[in-house]
This record gives sequence, structure tokens and C-alpha cells, in this order.
Amino acid sequence: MPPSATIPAIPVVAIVGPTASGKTSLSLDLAQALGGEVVNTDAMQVYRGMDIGTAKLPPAERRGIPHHLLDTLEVRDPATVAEFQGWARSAIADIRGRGATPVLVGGSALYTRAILDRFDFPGTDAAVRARLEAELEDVGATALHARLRDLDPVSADRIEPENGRRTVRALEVIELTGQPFSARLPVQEYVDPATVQVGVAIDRDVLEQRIAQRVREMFDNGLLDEVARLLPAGLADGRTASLAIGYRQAMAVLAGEMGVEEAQERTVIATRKFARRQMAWWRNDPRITWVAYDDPDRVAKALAVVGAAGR
RNA sequence: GGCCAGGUAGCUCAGUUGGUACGAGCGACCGACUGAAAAUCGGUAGGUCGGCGGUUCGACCCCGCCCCUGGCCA
Repeated sequence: MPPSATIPAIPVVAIVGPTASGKTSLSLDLAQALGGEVVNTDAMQVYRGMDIGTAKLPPAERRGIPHHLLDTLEVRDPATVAEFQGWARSAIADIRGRGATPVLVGGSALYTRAILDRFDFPGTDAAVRARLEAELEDVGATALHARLRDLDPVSADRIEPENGRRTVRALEVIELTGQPFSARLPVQEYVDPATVQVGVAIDRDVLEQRIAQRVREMFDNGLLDEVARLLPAGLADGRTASLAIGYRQAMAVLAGEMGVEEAQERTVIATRKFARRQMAWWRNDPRITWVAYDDPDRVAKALAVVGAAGR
């Protein structure tokens, strides 16, 4: 051992990849091998009661490994990236404080980026937001965007005029800070140099088969019942939770607006599209080391990457 | 067997009083992405307009026959 005065940092490990690629099982293997604890980075698995449809790992299958940021929100509560960033970073700090290795897993790319990278969110204000949203409602996206163009031409160039959501946020930030909104992702730069990202690579046709099968199983395993139980808790009114893939479709079935079969088909399609959007994020992050979903040595390979990075 | 409706993009359907299909939604593919992100939004590629003949300078639109689908009658 080198007589160095600095203690080598415990690495932060993040597992990324599209839904149904096998991230969860890799996370267990890695956490077990490293003496780690798992931190969820999935926007929907934070909701209590949303289990089947989010493919949440049941406690009995967690091999005794502590899992963080699961079941922390009620279905009616909105989720936000900025808030999640704070929770995740403090969970990571706590875990390291115990001498354990944080292993992040989840499919929400923006969340993962916000946690790992230098990523600062300007504030938010419910009243301002509500007003802008109301305005979006009756004026329309392009009209709002025209205003953004006056206030902040650079952002206006980066946000499509039809994208009301992003336009509203840009206007909100400008109003709150008096500064232009950057409307652009920050440079990819880890807050902590001892960070490692491992991606699970999978062929698209295999992935599509797995997605179809997973969705079928979700419905077979009682997704409709789960949704029926969550309705009284306010699922339909939850700003974030009500939009979850599978849940949206299941609610339509329970409302008598859609047949079960159609709901399943639509869920498969929506999941497939979601997976493609996810891959678009990971594709252009050169820091990720990819291991094949079916590589028998994937755990060893992932551990090698982690070993090279820290500790 | 007769009558009616219909056969136009991968799917569901618009459309042209005959002059090179303005096609739309969904899907597929590509992309953007800073407080809802499993969200929100942008771009691109797809059609010998069921088949064969006829009328016409010209037919996806007119005529004839045929095939297929659905409905009604027998």
C-alpha cells in the first residue's frame, strides 16, 4: 500500500440501460460483491404501492441489501428532479459514511444525470408556474414561445415553439431569477471524480421481446388490481404517477374506456418507445462502460471497471 | 343466389365534379431534453389509390367483368 495520506474515495457506481435489460439483477450482484447499498434512480419506483407496474424488486428478493429511495412518495404527490437529486446525494453520502459503496440503479436518465453530474436547478415557484400554465392553456404554446423569444432569444432557439412544457419552465426561471435560462444540458462532468457508470447493452429485438413478455406478466400478475387499489389514494390526480406507463392504460380499462387487450398492446408500444428514448440518452455518454446483458462475465467485467476507478 | 356498403401508406380512415395523392392520426426510424422526464416536443421514410379490360389526349376517380371483406335478404 502506498504511504499516501489521502484515503482512496469509495466509488459511486451507477447502472444504466433501457427498461427490461436486466439492470436490477446486475445491481444486486454488484452490491453484494462490493458490500454496497442500492439507491433507486427511477422516477416511478419512488411511489409507494406502485410495484407490479414499475417492476419494483420485492423486499424478499433484495438479498438483505439495503435499498434507498423506494416507496418514499404517495401516489398523489408530484415528483421533481431537483428534489430527487437532493435525496439521492444525501443517501449516497450516508452510505459512504458507513464505508459502503452506493450502487445506483434506475431507468430515469435525467435523474441519474442530475445526481452524478454538476447540475444546478434554478428555483421554482408554484404561483408563477400555475399562472404560466394557465396561460399556456388559453394562449397556446407558440404564443408563449413568442414571448420567450423576446425575453431570451437564445433559449427560444433551443426550445421548439410547440413544446409548451419547456417554454413554461424557461419563462418561470427568467421571471424568478431575472436571468436568461440556459435551456441546455450542462456539460457532462461528474460531481465526484470517483464515479463509474456501467451500461447494460442489449439488442433491440431481444429487448422488444422482453418488454412484451414483461408487460404480459404485469397484467397477469395483477396490475389492474394494483391500480384499483391506488385509485382511492389519488392515483388519477397524481401529477407524475398518473402518467406512468401501464398505469395510464390500466386506469383506462378500469374506467371502461379500453379493453384489457388493447391496454396491453398500448403498454407494450409505450414501453418500447420509452426504451428508445432512454437509449438516446445513454448513447451519447462516452463515460459509460457497456456490458452485454447476457455476458456470463458481466459481473466480473463491471467489477473490474469499478476497481479501476476507485478504491 | 340476390341486394347494399366498402376495398387508398404497416394499421384506422380522409380525399380528388377525370388532369402528376395537400393527405391525417397511430405505428416505424432519427433527434432534442435543467424543478411532471415512464413526461414533453421536433424531423424523416412509407402508397403502381383490390385485379383485368374498356372509354378518354389523360383515369385512383367513368363503364364492364372478376376477386376480397362486412351487412341485409333468400
